[in-house]
Amino acid sequence: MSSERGRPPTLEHVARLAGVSRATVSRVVNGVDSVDPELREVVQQAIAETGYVPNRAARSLVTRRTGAVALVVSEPEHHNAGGRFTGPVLGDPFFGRVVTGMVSFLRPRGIHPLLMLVDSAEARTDLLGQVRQGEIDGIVLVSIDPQDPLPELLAAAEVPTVLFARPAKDVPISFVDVAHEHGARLAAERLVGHGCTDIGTVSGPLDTPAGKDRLAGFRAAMTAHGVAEVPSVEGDFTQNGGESAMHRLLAQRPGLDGVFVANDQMALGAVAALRDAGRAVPADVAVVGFDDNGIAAACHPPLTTVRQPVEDMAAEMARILTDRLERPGGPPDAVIFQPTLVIRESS
Amino acid sequence: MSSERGRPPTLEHVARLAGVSRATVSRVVNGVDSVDPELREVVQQAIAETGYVPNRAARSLVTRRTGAVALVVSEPEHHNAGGRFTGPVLGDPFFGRVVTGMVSFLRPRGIHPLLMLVDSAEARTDLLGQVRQGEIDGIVLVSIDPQDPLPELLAAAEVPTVLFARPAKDVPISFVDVAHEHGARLAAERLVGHGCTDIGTVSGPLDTPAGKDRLAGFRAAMTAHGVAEVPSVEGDFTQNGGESAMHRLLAQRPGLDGVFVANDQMALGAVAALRDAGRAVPADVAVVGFDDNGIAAACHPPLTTVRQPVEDMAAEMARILTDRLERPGGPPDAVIFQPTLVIRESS
DNA sequence: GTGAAAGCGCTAACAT
DNA sequence: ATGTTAGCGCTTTCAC
Repeated sequence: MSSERGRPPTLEHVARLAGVSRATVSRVVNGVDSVDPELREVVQQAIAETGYVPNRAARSLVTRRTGAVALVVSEPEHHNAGGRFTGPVLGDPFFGRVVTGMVSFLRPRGIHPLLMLVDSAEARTDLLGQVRQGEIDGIVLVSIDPQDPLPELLAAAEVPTVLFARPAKDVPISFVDVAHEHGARLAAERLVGHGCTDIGTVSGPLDTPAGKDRLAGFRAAMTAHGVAEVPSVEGDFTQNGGESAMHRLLAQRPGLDGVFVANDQMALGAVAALRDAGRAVPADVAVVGFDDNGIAAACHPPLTTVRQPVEDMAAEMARILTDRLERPGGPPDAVIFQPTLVIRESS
Repeated sequence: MSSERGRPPTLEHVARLAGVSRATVSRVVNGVDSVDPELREVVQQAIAETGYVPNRAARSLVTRRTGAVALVVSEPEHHNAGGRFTGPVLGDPFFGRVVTGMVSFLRPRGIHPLLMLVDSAEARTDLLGQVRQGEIDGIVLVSIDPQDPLPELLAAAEVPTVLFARPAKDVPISFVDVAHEHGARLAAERLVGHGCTDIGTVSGPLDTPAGKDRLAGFRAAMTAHGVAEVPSVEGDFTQNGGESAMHRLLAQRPGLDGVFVANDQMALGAVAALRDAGRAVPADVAVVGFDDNGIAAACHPPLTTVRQPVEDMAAEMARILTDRLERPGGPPDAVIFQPTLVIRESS
């Protein structure tokens, strides 16, 4: 009972046991078909017997591919001393949903994502370095800031990358997104169906695709319902931002009885503002959010909201990425998911 | 302008440029001090000039270490078809805080955590396999279920592991935790300081250390304040569980004017139950939660709660782990963090 | 269809 | 203090 653990079996061991060369075992392991079925059988037997598992380091040393993909979260710097403040993406249950979705696709294929946070120019450089070094084959990118240069950098460096949400600038890069306009229409319909007659909206930042598209979709839907002018104020996707935006909207439209808030975070703030102003939700004013990000169900009143199928979207990102790693090239993919309306109590 | 990217520089290139052997360059790169300062200078120059970065695969092929650590989240199976339902850990902002903390320590050291979810016996086996194969050097483990066999398995396999929170069973394994009793005392003091005279508690599951210790600490503190008997009902750390527990507590103690709820999730449910019963928070009954998990600040009323310094704890986990990887052996570490009371509006 | 042999880039004895 | 050398485990021509 020495402390020696015994090295794991190698190709060599398997080859010897099967009475063939390493090359043949390698072929079997990698599913090359030019192997005699009988021999293949023997080899597989030997593999099972030894419990052989390929050594990744050795393999990637020669193939120059690791098979590794990274989940990179790019957030603007938090300007805090130790880098220990949890940012908007990581602080939201959204992040866990992305992870869940990715893993649901990746794990069955034996691949585990590397986790990387990028919040500075230095971190960006490091990331590119990793890629150049072949430590990472591809990237699933969650980027929150429309000014973020990372998507462009990655695209320019031809790093296989899939983005969550359409890029703010027109970068040739694959992405997955929800049909924002359609989601906004769902919200509009809920509000008018609910009987609201004085409807407004708190939009997201208009320099983001999500902000723009949700607003546009909402307006279009309201127009279709005969309301040409929809009062709107721009928010910043944060709870505080939503609260102050709601106050402004209320000042502008005291008679408001229904509001579409472009994300749940802001919707929470909006509800607070409404409460503050003495308006009950949904009795006095109905509110619909967007995202269904986890707190939507936990808050009071539970939020009626437009749900992004984040897990499915993340799984699709992983699928697209692995697909591109297998056969590179071709134009970027763009797949759009349909959101659904989740009815709770706020409208 | 061919499509060839040109291979990254190797030790060989640097060596040639510096006019030394690969071994010397290797020494410089790895910080071995038996290198002539002048030569070292020359080599570093060459490294900078070539933009050399060590190839991990090659390195770990010979060292039999990858330098990789995994963040593994072990959740009981979700019993859902596609494995695409976000579980309790991943669905909570807590997860992002753990990641933030780990990364704050790891990234400056050039290491990126691998993300692995373990929710089945099969996934457990795979994980052990990865470790045996040397794909992972160490593990930061977040395990939610007191019955989870993973901590024991890892300890038995002598895999360097650091656990978030003290293990339910007495496994010889390093961990990081909060001083639950102390936190509970903070809560008790807040409640009595607030003037509450009929105080109860919704505890966590009593088969978990956190559940037990928070209850024990709370009772001890109340005893110190002359209250020998504290009414308590056991919850399950979920929002719904907290809601029903609160209802039971209320039935048992109609005059209740203060309650310590053993985590924020349950506190949310408790507030709902209170509201349901027509009691205003904090006017009629004051409530204190535990964790400060993100929704605590966002809900209404914002929750006064005992904050776990999760980011710091996670960073410490990473520190302990890397430390053990460098010099293995020795008894398990256990480091306990002091929680703090965050006063908001619920008490 | 199968085997022999040459490396992938690095570290770690061992020499010097 | 530095260089030489022998692999780490695997894939991949190239012969057969």
